[in-house]
Amino acid sequence: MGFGHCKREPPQAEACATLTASLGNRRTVLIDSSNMHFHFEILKTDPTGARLGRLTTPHGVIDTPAFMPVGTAGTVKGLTQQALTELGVQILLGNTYHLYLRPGHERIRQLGGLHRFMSWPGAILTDSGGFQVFSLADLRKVTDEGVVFRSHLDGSEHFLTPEKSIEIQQALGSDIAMVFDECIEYPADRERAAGAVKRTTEWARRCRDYAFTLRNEGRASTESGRTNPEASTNPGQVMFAIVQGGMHAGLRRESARQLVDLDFPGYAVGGLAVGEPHALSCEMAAIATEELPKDRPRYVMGIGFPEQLADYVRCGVDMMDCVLPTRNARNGCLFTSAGRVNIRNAIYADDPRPLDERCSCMVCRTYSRAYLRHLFHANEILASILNSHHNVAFFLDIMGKIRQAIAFGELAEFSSEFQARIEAGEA
RNA sequence: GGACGGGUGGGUGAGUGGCUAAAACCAGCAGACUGUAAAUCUGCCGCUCCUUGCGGGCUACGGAGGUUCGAAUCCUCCCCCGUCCA
Repeated sequence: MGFGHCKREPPQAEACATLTASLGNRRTVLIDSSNMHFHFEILKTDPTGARLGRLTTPHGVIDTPAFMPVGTAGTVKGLTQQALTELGVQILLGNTYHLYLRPGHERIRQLGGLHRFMSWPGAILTDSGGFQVFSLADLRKVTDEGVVFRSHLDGSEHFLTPEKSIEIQQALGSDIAMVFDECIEYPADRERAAGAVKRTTEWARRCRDYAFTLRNEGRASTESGRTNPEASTNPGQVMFAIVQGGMHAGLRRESARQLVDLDFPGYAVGGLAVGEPHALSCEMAAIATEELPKDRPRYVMGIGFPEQLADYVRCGVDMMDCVLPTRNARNGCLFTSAGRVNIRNAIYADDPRPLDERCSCMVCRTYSRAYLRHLFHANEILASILNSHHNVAFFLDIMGKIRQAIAFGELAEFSSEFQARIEAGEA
């Protein structure tokens, strides 16, 4: 199977038929015996450590390794839910902090949860607000109890704790909730990173315990026939823990072990891609996954550039998310099979060719570079829409190819071929 | 014909003697963007030379002259634009 074209198979039809023949080691794992809605199946493990899998959630199946577009405020900026479905998106992100501030998690709970609120039938993973501990550094204060944020919207103060984060995520009713963690800056010395590990483990324990408490309260009220206004809008929700540890290998191991002891249905590696070299980032991801149970999904948070995705997959990573395809799209940076294209540039003003001749997405089938450049310069809304559409399609396409490559044992070649083309810069 | 107001770099438009190759914004050119405070941010944006430096030279605030050590800024005349009066 070559990689010279950008065609995407329909999400579900992919994988199966052609793959099952070569799958000797498939097995299904019920991760949480009390939760029949969620399980993870590894279809094949590659010699590199890459895994081809299938994650079943209350809102559909996710082919892994998967890329999850980020929809912070209940929308993947620039793309309608219909477009996401047509692109084959199976899972996307939402954000606890942002949705809590606006429109408010209780409002979303009343409206039936985030899926219904935003009319998204697929799966949702909610980030806990942990990343905002890092990105809103100027607007917050961290203590062992939690984090005081000053709202970036109106300056008001809000106290986010592990418990509060879980309460919000239950109201949102995401399929996968993340523990509230402390994501630290790079570089960070050992002492600082160790502090974040300790705090993150403790917060993970509190998140887990509080989720149990809420679940039991929900059951009790259901059995007594009362309606519980606090009830989760998604009884099938599971929770993933997040490995921290900065760029310190020992701390990464320690963090992973501590979290594994707490027994989560899935694990993430956080605190990466915060300014460190890519190789170091991969090293940390690899060290963390070594410590994680093989039968649970692994998620590297906030990753990455197109050419880096396969590197993480080879570390045994099953899920990734990144703001890059949508944010960069809005800023005119488009990812193509020949490398990055800054569609603002003057050289595209008279260029009638499609953005990426190897891509078969709607944008590349329909519009010229000259038109895309015009839209961007004219500040037209359609620029964001089309650019986002292509970039997300491009990321999903890479993931599809990575999955195929694992299935056919070609992941190593895939990576090098992809790199070679990027380096050749055939724009 | 008269009275005011005004003509500033691609555009809008600050600047009323030196700190001004000239604010700011826009346009233009390029770069950045990794669990989204991002349709954002950063740099460049008269010409030219080189040893690319908070470097040199030249040109520039309608035109021509003048005052001054020094003028976009003050004076004289001229040209053009706007408003009003005849």
